[in-house]
Amino acid sequence: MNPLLLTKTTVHAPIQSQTRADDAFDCLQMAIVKGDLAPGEKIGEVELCARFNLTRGPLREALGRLESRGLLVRRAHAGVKVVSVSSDELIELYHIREAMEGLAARQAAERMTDAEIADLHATLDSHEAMIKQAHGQAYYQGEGDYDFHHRIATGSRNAKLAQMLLGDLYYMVRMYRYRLSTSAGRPQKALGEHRRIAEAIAQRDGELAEFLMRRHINAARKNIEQKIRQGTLDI
Amino acid sequence: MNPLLLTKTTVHAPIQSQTRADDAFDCLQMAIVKGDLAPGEKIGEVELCARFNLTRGPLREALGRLESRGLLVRRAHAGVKVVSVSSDELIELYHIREAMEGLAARQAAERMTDAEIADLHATLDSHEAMIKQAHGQAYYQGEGDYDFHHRIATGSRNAKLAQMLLGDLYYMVRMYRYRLSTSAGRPQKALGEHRRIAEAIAQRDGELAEFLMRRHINAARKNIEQKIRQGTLDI
DNA sequence: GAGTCCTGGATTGTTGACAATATGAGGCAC
DNA sequence: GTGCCTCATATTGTCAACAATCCAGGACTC
Repeated sequence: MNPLLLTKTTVHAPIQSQTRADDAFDCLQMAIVKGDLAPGEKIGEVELCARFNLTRGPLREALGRLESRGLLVRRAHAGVKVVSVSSDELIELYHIREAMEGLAARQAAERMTDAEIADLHATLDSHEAMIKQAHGQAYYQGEGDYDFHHRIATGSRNAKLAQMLLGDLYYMVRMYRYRLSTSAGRPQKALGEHRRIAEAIAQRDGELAEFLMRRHINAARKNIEQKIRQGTLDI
Repeated sequence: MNPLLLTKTTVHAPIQSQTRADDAFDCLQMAIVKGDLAPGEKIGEVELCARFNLTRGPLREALGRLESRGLLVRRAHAGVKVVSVSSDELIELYHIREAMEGLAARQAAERMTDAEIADLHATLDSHEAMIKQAHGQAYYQGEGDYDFHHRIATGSRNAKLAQMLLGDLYYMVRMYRYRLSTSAGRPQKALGEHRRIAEAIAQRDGELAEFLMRRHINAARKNIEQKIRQGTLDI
């Protein structure tokens, strides 16, 4: 359905289209994001090799890439462990998102094609249907949200911006979203905010789109801050 | 014999302080940034091994990291070449900087210690002296500028933000700055803008610091855009 | 003469073994 | 009993050889 996202979770394709280091990178990234490898967990290379059926050469290359992206930390001769982000750092990620996605929304309003905008609206329609079907359950917040932001990022036509958002930030945020219980009512509210952003983009109003996107992410951040204060979310 | 004491102190002293892959990563990154490896240049692994005196294992790990950071592009079995950024993409980098460094300036105003702010002012004093000494030559624009922005980024106390700015964006920008002739008069103007930003930070005025930083980078971007139009800068 | 297929060569991807180092258990002195 | 040093072990860093793949040049066909 959405080929851009999450095609790797299923059984590895028999055809080896890419290199083994790439496979290892994808698998590890997914394992970290989904929580199969817990934050702070120390992992050995040989263990990982057995787990993913590969040898240490490609594995080490993948580990290097993951370290460079900030999902792992390595100490020479002392092993590698999954990065553990404090609640403060999670908040900081949202501050960064606010700045970067605001820019993405503005540029998307200026540059998205009409067809892309139509797709954006269609995406929101399908999200609305899913929310109704699931009675406001977690699905939307878990993946659908990123579907929307994904389209904005690519629609900005700013390759580096999209790379930083899709390749760096989202993975770190999703790492915590996966264990984050959705607050009731938030999905509907978020959908409304998405709708308004999409409208601003459709009207080619970059300033408004930026403003609305910033406010949208600001609201999400405050939602998380509240949960942390309440103790609902501990990291 | 007391091998423990010896190994603890002497083995650490030689140049081999870190792992070879780290060395390769640093060397390659510097070579790309300084232009020793031209953008678009295709480079072979064995050639690089000979150049940096290492074997292909650590080298490949370093290449993976560099690719993940966007300084290289690799195709399976087809070699690796230095990324070549178009002038449009360079402009996009400045848009991203505007958003991210605006945030950094705001957070720095809220979080920098008084000692750090004093250091910031001292840095600007030394920059002013250098400009006078060099009659507005390129030095300031080439490195001193990044010195200032470096301090702001770290002063934000936002680890991920600093990592993205210092680890990703600056290297790509510097890659082109190195071959960018400084326009006369711009260093002094930039210094004045830096002074005002530092003052806003000293007064703990986050909003103003963000506004001034955004305008500062906006001006730098327009300066480059003008050069591109004039044909002074071709990429 | 132009396009296509094929083959040789070179380069990359991968593997398993070897060397260097940090961690943790155990013993010794105090 | 507590703290420090020592040593063994397991883990990581590195290396050189092997296998898989792409690219360039040439011959052949249309």
